[in-house]
Amino acid sequence: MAKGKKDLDLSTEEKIMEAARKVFTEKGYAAARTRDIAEESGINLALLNYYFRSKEKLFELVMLERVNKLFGAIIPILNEESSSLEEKIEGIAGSYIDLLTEHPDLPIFVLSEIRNRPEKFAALVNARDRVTKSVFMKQLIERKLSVSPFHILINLLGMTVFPFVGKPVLSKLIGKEAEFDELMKQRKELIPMWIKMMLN
Amino acid sequence: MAKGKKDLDLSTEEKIMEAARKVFTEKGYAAARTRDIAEESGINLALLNYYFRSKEKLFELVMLERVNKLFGAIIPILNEESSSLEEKIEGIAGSYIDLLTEHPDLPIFVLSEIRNRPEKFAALVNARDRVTKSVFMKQLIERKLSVSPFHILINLLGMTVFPFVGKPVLSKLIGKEAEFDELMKQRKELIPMWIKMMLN
DNA sequence: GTCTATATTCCGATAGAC
DNA sequence: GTCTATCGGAATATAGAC
Repeated sequence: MAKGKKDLDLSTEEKIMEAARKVFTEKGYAAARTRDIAEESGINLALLNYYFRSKEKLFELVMLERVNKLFGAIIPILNEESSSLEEKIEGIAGSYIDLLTEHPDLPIFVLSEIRNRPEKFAALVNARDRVTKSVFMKQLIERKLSVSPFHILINLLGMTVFPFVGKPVLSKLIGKEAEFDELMKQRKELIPMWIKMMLN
Repeated sequence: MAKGKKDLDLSTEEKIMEAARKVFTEKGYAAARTRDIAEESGINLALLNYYFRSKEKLFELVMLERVNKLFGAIIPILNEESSSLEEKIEGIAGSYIDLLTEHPDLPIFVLSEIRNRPEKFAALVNARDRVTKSVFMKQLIERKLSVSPFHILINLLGMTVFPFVGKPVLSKLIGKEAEFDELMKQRKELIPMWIKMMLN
């Protein structure tokens, strides 16, 4: 079974899903073995196929969950009708940093699996219109910036998400894990401040 | 020689390395098959082992190259003695955007392989002192910022590198490939401008 | 539903002819 | 040095007893 978590009241199916989330996210699809998942969940290898039919099908379920988790943290904020542009920026930076502090390897997992099989998973994140036609983008356009609104979106995501993508390298530069987390906590207020400077 | 080029005068060993660079970088170590590499290089599978002994050894050579390419573009600039802080910022943004426009999947490849096997590859990028004690960091500290200099470094790298890490998703939002490249070209001048704003 | 044992496929590596 | 053919192990998936 998993690390801190208990498997006390989980159904067998849930135990397998829980283990699959962990193993796939840590190692990626290709390097993950169904035996790892079976062992991690404390059940037998045959049961994995009994419940999920194949490694591929199990992975698709996990991937769908992870994509929704990663993009579900931002899309609703982008489309809020009543909040200001500044409030949205604060909301995105804050909720993303909270989410990624808890799940640091979420972005690199999702992005690298999409890169590995774009034909299969790029459609999952078919957020084209939900982003480009979002309230957030409309509000950015209203500001009559001298640059494309995409630059602002890229900067917001880059400053927020990149430190977690680069964490395996950056945390070595910075020193202790706790210091990394402290810096990220500071960024919840700093990033909105910096982005607002770019709006003038 | 890269994509457009032909393999005309390449030695067998170079043809295999060339194919290995391509296949490993595109699919990652675990998903790459030595048969893919052999086919891509137009030679036989046995020759791969004849020249490189194993998949693992071949991968180590490729990984070393890629890490040096990725970090070699920034470390020397960080340690220039004679250039100003502003010039270093322009140099890093400019040379990184040029490099990554040509090799967009370099960062996600390197970062995800380091994450997969930190015990093996984290040492490769043992740039701790070369970064934290760099001229660039000293120059940042001299500015007496109200925030940690690491924030500035993270912002510079985040705004520069993240768009390429997120390219599989971002390019779908933006539209055509050419528009993505045009935005990146603009960022060579925009990023230094934004970073300089953060120094005040 | 759950297990053990086994079938099947795939892949890295090698033997041996040329 | 280069090839064809094959070995041997590893990993996914299934059969069948309980």
